[in-house]
Amino acid sequence: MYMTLRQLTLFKAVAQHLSFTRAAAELCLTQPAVSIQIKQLEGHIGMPLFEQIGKRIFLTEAGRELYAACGDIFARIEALETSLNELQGSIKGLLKLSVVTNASYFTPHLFKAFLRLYPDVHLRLNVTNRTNVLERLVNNEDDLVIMGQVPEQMHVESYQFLESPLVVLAPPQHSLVNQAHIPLVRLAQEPILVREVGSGTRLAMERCFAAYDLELPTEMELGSSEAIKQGVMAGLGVSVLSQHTLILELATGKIKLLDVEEFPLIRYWYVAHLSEKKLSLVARTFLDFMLSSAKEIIQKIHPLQEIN
DNA sequence: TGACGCCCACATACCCCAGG
DNA sequence: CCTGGGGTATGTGGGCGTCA
Repeated sequence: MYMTLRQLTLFKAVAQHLSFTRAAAELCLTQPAVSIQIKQLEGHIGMPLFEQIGKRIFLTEAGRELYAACGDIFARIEALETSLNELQGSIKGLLKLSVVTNASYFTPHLFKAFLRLYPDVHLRLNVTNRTNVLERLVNNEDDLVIMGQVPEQMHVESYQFLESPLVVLAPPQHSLVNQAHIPLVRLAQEPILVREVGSGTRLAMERCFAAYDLELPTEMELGSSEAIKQGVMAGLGVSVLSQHTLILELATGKIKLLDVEEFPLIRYWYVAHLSEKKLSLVARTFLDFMLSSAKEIIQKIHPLQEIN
């Protein structure tokens, strides 16, 4: 069976878009150029890879098989490129990262600084929730992941690279704003907006309240930091979030921090990978960069406001 | 409701160019 | 000169809107 990488590249694009025209546009070709290559590929294979029904095209069984094989073939080529780059000693190639949503408030600044140092690195970034990040970590889909809490039961190497102070936030007109040393017991009397079960912030709040034999009220549960912030600004209650997610709201005065005893709770951001994973040179370089420079860069861009 | 025309997407024919 | 990979021009056929 004779087929070229060129043909497989075009096939993969057509299969992804399910359109010859869009695949051609993506690859800066004309549609006939793509059609011809696919025809030749089908000739080599001896079976049609696409079937046309009306104006739409679909993968045939053979097409689906080839598409699955393409995943392996191109992943292997990517790995080959990375190892060849390593042999040359140059820091370039693909860096695949997954980041939990909350970390997206500050990670773009780190990526920008890293790419300024290593412009030949191509970053493939996936911003998603904690569950998806863990799933991608288990399936070895990324070089590194960035998250707030690394599960202890997994075989994972993790590295603290940044403090994540959890602070108590309230709307500016709230009666506790500007009060000093508010006891946790007093805070517990307020309506509190909490993140969903499984969130690292929720876990930290529960531990803090439990240490004082207090029960965390969970009537108002919201699924994201953005929803929490909107809820607090709307006057639904107070809440606890990482201070890194509040830079804009604090700067514009739409949210105030409360001086609650025991707060800020200090948690950490981690960069992590599976223990057995052999990091590429690019990934190792990024990891070193995060450990050596992240704190300084974030402090410069987002200096954290003192409470009161 | 059927005829018509337009648009979109893919196929085919033919040509050009670079490299071996 | 042959071959592979690209181009343009044009053909074909289905979807869809319009209008009598």
